[in-house]
Amino acid sequence: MSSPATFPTVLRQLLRTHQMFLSYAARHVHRLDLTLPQYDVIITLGNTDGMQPKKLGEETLITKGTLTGVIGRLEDKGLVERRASKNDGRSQIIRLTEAGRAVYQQTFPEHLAYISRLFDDYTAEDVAKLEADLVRLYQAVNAARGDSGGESADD
Amino acid sequence: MSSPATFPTVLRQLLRTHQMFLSYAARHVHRLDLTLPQYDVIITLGNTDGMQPKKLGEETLITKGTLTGVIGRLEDKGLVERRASKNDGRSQIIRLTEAGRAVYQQTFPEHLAYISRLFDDYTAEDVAKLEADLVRLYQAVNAARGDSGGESADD
DNA sequence: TATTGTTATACTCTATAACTATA
DNA sequence: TATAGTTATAGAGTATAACAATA
Repeated sequence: MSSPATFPTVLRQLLRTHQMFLSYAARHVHRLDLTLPQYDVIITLGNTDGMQPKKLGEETLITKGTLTGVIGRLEDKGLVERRASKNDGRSQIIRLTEAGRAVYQQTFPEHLAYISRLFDDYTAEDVAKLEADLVRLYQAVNAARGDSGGESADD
Repeated sequence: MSSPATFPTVLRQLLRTHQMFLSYAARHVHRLDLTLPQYDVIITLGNTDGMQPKKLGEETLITKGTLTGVIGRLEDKGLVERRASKNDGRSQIIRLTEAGRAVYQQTFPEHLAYISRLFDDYTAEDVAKLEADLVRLYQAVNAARGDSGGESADD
């Protein structure tokens, strides 16, 4: 990278865009009486036959202790269920219940429509490009995480 | 927009990238014994002579009730101070203390360096483009917020 | 009457670590 | 010993609404 002096702008912009987007997305999700992490779990499970909490945590970036609580609240709402894994006695499978699947199927299109309004002025190409940029950034962040982990540059 | 079927991917990617980035950024900030919202307030105040809580809330997207708490915790840490506004008896000015400014000046470059590692493989042009894309998205979200506010597409 | 900021409430998330049970 | 998940704890953010003081 050439001009570090420009970083404040990119960084601020990144943060602001994140926040703005999250607060926008949260508005829709809250109407469903769900929190963002809860809805995240639901849409992550949406197209699957269930998965282990471990994988669910990796996908949603929710740490295990927290995830137990999130899953519990969704269980209380009757939207997901825990089933013991047959192969591994320590393990479980979390999956949507009928009700959970119904919520997913009924609200996800709405949610997408709600989000898609943001892209009204985008061409399909714009969207594809944005996605590619996001994937790139995602991979960069992921690499940086694993990488030097978190040891700072100079301490 | 042409193909809504592609939205799940963009959307998921957007969320994942946000989360990944935030968790990456949080790692650095937590070393300062600050939370992300707290640090956000500090860098927002960093280059200014202070501002009203109202404006601070608009910049950081923290709602007023929450902001009172965040500012209070920063005040407890001696990093910001409240001063009564001279023009408006209802109003205040929040500004960094000496200590707060020191934290800002000492850590922000580090923070930028930490973030900038993500862009090691980016050219200056890539970064500029990414920023432009983020600005565009930011504006799109901002417009959508004010716009239809939050009334759903079909209820 | 509207606005700025505080307070209060109840809930959720987060990080961390200790713990149980299986492997 | 290592792994999957739970539990416990303490702190912080969130939404919401009621409230005081000022405009």
